Amino acid sequence: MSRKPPTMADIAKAIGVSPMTVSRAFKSDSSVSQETREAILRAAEDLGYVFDSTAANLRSQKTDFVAVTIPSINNANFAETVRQLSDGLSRRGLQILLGYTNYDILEEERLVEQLLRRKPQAIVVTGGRHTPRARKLLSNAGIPVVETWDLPEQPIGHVVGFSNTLAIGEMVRHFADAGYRRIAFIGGDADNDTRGTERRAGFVAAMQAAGLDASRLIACGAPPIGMREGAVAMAHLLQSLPDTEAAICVSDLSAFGALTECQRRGIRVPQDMALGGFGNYDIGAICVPTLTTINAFAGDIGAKTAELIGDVLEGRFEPGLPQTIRFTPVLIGRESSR
Amino acid sequence: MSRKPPTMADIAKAIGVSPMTVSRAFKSDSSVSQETREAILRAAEDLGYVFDSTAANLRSQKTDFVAVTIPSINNANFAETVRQLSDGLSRRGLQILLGYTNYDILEEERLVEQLLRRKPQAIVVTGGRHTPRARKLLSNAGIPVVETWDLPEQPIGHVVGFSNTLAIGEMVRHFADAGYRRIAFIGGDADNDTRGTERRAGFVAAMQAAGLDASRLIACGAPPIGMREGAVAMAHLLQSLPDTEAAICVSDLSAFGALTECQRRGIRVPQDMALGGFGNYDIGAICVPTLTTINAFAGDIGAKTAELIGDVLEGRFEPGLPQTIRFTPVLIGRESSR
DNA sequence: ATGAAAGCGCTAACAG
DNA sequence: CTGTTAGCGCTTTCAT
Repeated sequence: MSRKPPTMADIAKAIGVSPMTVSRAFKSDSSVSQETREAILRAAEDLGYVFDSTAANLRSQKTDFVAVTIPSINNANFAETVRQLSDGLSRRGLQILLGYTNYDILEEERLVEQLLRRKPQAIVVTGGRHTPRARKLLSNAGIPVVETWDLPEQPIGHVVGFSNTLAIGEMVRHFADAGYRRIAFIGGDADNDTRGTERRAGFVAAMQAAGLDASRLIACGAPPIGMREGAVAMAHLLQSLPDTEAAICVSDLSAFGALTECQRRGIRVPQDMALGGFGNYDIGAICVPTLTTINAFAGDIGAKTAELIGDVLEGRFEPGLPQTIRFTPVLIGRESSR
Repeated sequence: MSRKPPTMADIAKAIGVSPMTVSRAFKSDSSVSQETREAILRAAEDLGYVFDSTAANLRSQKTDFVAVTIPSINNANFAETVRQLSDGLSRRGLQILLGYTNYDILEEERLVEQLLRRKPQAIVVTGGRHTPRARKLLSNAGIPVVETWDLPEQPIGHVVGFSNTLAIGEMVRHFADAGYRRIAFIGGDADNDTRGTERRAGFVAAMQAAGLDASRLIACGAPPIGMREGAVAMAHLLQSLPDTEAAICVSDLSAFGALTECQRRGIRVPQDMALGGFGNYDIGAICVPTLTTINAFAGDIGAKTAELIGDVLEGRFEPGLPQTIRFTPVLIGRESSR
């Protein structure tokens, strides 16, 4: 058993039409008589026919794939971007081809090369830092390129992102305005964590601009930075700089971890230690106390990117005119700070 | 500018060899002289050649895709399964083609059909409940099928999962042994949440087996069930059945939400209310108090599935001999219960 | 509304 | 180690 799977030619033979008519019957728009189409679809179901995209892809030079690289799937923020992106693209008949860089631009280069071989219609990458070869591959691919989650100084093509630096600046001003002076920053010490290092740099700049000491920097190590790392960092902070009044964390996950460390030690948040996070994760809205954070619009980045790709592929923009869509992060004041 | 992209034939012409030699030069194993290969790869780089998988896929009838459906990417447990699966498969040269069913078996049917058109080498689905047509599509696809996260009564092919029913039974016994009597279950009320309903059924069965009242069932609504839903359910529970001693939740997320509701009301956990979760999420290991939970080995499901697919595709199993790999969930006792 | 011919870019199969 | 031939299963293009 298990014969060779049926092709359009087999259906054509069974019905007594040409393969071309069968092909047309599978496109919703094409001109095929009602009865012929029905007969074809019935025969297809009977024979257990499954349309072969690989052949269609080659002939039509169109895969309806959109390649996407993200640092990690195990991060609620990136996952949300991918979800919205995936939703938006599938509504336009496009399928995501997803790859993980593990926060490594060399891995990204390999991944980009591998994904481009599949001939996607467009490619979305996270971040604006790439190896020279990856940049070249992306530039020469002849398809729309979208860099997300950052505002690269020299974009390759389109951009859908926000300024991590400015976002943290808002947070620093929020804390400074509330009267906090001895403010620490947790995370952003690893070179390969580009968004983390930007946030830390933004912290330092904003603290100096406010005339405050910007030297309370606690390391978290390489990403992914989770709750555990936040707890460990808070323990270091409490030991090394016990007079600290507030800590701004590289993400809500580390902020929550820091919070748990305070709870275990009987340190009251925000009375003894105020906390700020980043990313507006679910947890920050429900934990006790809730976390002051920055909404970076992770979901909207995905939705906008899908829309942008749809517009570009369907020619609703001057081709070769790269768009930059900039989100403005919004501070969400909550119980973890006054 | 922007001429037609170069093909193997172009490289062949440039070097003065046949296209076949160029093709061989791109396979690591194939026999091509050292110098010829180097010349070919150099020319390819110069011309900006990108290998075209779509053509190779059609000709060799091999895509190196593995199709995967999960209910949602926004769930740390499924995300972990996908991560390990993706890692394991990419090590074997296979690329994941991921789709989301949104906890809907009709959506799953559509997705399976769409994914099969891409001619994957194998397909992995989450759960054992499918529409009749989806079952037929999967059975007839002629590729290995793996159902994960469940132990279906009538598997389509291979299975990598565990018994949700038995897992919750363990949890119930743990609580009963600790002396809790008035135990509630939160979640598992939505028909389309197959794993949730199994867990609730397991709760009822185990409670009855222990001679306890199994009627304290609090609804959470349709999945995804997050922290918020857990908090709301706990509020209901405290209002409707205030003498409840312990609550077992459909997942760690809802358990954490329930915990926060207790904290806001000054109800001590575990003294006034004990809590149990499911899934061994990061948060349960770090929140205060830490959560008693069940380790369902989400990551290992992914890793084992990758291994299984590798073995089957490389012919290390009798073909047509479906494997069932059963994980035994392990209870992790923590601070949220005595 | 339908058909015939050609070919997308690569590789299986065979030859040398 | 290298080349020749044919063709994977569709869809483009041009006819009718």
